[in-house]
Amino acid sequence: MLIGELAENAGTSTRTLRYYEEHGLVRARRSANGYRVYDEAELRVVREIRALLAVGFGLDDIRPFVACLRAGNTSGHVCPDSVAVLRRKLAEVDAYIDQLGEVRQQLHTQLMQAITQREETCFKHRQPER
Amino acid sequence: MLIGELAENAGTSTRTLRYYEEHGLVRARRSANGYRVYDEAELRVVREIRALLAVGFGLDDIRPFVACLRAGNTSGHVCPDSVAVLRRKLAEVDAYIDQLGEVRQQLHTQLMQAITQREETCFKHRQPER
DNA sequence: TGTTGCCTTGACGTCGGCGGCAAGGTCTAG
DNA sequence: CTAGACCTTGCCGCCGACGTCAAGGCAACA
Repeated sequence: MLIGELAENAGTSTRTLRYYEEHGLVRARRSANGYRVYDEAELRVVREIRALLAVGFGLDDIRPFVACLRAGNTSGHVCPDSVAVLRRKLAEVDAYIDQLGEVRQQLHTQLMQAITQREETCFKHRQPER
Repeated sequence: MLIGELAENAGTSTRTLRYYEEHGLVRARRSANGYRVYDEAELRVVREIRALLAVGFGLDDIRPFVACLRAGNTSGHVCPDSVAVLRRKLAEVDAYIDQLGEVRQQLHTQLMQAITQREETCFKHRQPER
């Protein structure tokens, strides 16, 4: 499989695949002419990477998952390092959700105050007219 | 008030204040020697900016709030444009919270599956020993 | 043989909110 | 007079996951 095909199959770009390789996530042999050649297994790897990125992981976090896949596991999640990252990320997400909840509350309050205040101002302006 | 004092009072840096000015958020007169001179009101402006940034607003979103303050309002939130931004941000935050909730669920599921799978594998390996 | 379409490396651009440094002017206290 | 503590403008660096050229090599087909 050449880089263009892999990109197509994985739903991404060739630039992206080279980027992953540059960062040690994806591997390729080279054919005689210097072209990158991928085996089938890399497709799973790339899909794993994409899935994890979509969930908010950084490339560094993803490395253990790829290693886990390469170690022969059906899933990249089952190795200790992967599980550790999963735990950490879950905690991070929980914390972030809480934080966002507070922000939401704050925004809501400010919005209500603003509306209330606007109505009061409007009221004051209307009073003298009557 | 010179830039250093304002920075100190607002709990930020001079670099930051120049940045805000560069982006049309903060205003300053110039003294004879070319130094920026701020009036008291700018302190409120800067604090408003900082507060909104902390909640996740971008500088562009903040502009209407500053304009609202400059228009003589006690709060930067009461003007229509500000309220519109508040509404939009609230909606964005809500959407993001939902999204993060899904991510959380996904992470949780994956974590559970990984742990379960690991236990099964462990079990399989132990069986032949007995 | 020329054109099209793949591939290669290299390197700069993006977004946002600044940090930090350089080179220089200004003001004040000793 | 000079040190040091302000101030000025200008510009590069940062983070992350790529996008987007640029300049060139290789392959295949008419």
